[in-house]
Amino acid sequence: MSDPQLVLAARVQAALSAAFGPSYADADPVIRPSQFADLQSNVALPLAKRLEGERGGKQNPRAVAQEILDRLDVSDLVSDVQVSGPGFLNFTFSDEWIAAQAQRALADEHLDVPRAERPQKVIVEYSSPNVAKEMHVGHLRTTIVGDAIARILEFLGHDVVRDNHVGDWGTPFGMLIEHLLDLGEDKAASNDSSVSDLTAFYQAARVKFDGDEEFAERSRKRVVLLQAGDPETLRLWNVLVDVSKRYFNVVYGKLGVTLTDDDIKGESFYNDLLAPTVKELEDKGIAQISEGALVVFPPGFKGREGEPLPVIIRKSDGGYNYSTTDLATIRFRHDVEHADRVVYVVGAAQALHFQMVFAVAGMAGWTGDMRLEHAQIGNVLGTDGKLLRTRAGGTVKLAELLDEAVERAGTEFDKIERKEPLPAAERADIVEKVGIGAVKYADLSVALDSEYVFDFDRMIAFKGNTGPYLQYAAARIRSIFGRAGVEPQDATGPIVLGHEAERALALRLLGFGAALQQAGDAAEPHKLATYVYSVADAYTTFYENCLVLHEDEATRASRLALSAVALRTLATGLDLLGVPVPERM
RNA sequence: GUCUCCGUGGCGUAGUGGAUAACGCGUCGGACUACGAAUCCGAAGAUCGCAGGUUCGAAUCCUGCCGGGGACACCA
Repeated sequence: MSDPQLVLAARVQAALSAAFGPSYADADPVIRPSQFADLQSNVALPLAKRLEGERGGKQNPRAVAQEILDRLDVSDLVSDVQVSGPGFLNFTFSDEWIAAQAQRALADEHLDVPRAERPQKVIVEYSSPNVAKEMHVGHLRTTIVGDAIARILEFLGHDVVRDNHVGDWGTPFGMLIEHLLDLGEDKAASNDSSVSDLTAFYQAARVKFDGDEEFAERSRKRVVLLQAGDPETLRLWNVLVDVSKRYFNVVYGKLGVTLTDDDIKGESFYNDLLAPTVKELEDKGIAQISEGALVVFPPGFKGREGEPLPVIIRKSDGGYNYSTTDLATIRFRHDVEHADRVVYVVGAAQALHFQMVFAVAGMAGWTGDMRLEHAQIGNVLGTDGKLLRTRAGGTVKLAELLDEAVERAGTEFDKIERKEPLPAAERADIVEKVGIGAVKYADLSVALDSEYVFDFDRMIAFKGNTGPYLQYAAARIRSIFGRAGVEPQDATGPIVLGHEAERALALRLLGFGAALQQAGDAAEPHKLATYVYSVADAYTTFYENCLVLHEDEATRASRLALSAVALRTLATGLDLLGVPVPERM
């Protein structure tokens, strides 16, 4: 283990237990970044308070800090440690220790990031588009944030289940199937635009449903057949689902997302579980009839007029709704999948819905130790501060948005002067990665619950805290290896730290594990994005101050090795965010 | 009305209850005859919405107020 924070935390804890007894072994050592040293421990200040109760009489935090220091064994780690300010312990790591840890990261294919001691089964529910509907900007964030969370947790050694909770069930499918029959189902197989243009297909069905009573009646009957499991209806339903899956995969391909067909567990999957779920709620006496519907009133939720707010689990017409599905899903994840944690990457507007559904699941005893969390995704806004729309006022299709990002990246890319033009194929590859990476990084670098204004110019800028800047930083490191005629994986060091910028870079690189840990625990990818940017920043400072190639053999070997760790940390970090990294730019 | 999220330099944001609030854009001033200037260095710029409270210590926790977004019974 080489993570400075974790190493230090363990040492301070040992000292606490030695100085004050075993009951202090679990105390948080409060290790924090410091402006006066590499890290500081703030534990003495709260501890002094606690000791006052036990010892009786005032305790000076500085004296407590000194007591800890007296029992602290960190001689192999630090070059300096001292009591400072009101009672902080300031630690400065020795260059030798930092270099040794960087060397470990270099030698380890996992960059010496520890895998979880107790791996959890984590279900990450994300993307969740609707069958027979176009994916729009609203799906952008839930898809890429969820994908990043899944990748990060996986890297940390957890058992991650990607769960694409596709909207593939419900009343609209009656009219969609009837419309498909009217058009002729061969249109689906031949990818005719009357079907493959999902927006047009859906709207045409809707128009007929609203205007043609005979069609509407057929549609309603079709829904009944669908839910009863009629084989021919299910076959037609599958035709629609397949068209949509093909379309989802095109978008996922553009987006570089790890979701596959195997990750789809749509609403239809839970269809047979709805009735048993509702029955259990009835049997347990949790559900009751209200205004003709079967509902649960979780305590503490109130509506407009202060009246109790229900979760409707069976509509007055006998049908089920999405609350029922979500409850059945929780029950399944607990009883069958045995998940330790479920992360719902879904829009913030559904916050109340999830709170209530989680509460009902808790009442029914379906959660146990399973941690349910809603990662509330903020809206993507247009420059007018309202939900992003097309100029005509329609929803922005995700695929078109991505195509425009790539096109704009190309325009910017071609403005850059270069000695020799890149081959067309390579240019296309780079531009694709820059455009998509820019959009993804812009999204992943801000807190997932905050809204943001979608602005191509800001995202695709090649300077500042942007995807292209980070891609460029990585490409520039690769370029050094190109000049050296050495592959990054062949750089073996030994790493020796001399210059201040080398030390700062190495220390920064050792923080990868802690950054991932925090991003994973909180399910907040932007914490990783912030870290990755800080690595690029530390590297450019190093790059400006320390020559790599034009130095003596030992310095060159050390700096190449340091560059190799930096490159892999950058590339791995960006990969976990789902941001592609071109070899050259 | 209730609940909820948010309010941090001109703009966009970060910030595990810890010391002098960090970064990017923009502005101003510098740096290419050595590894990619798509870069870097420096400067100016903030009573962290307001007022109380808890705490040795608050941008962070609590209460109230102001301002904004969102949700609030049979669509998902």
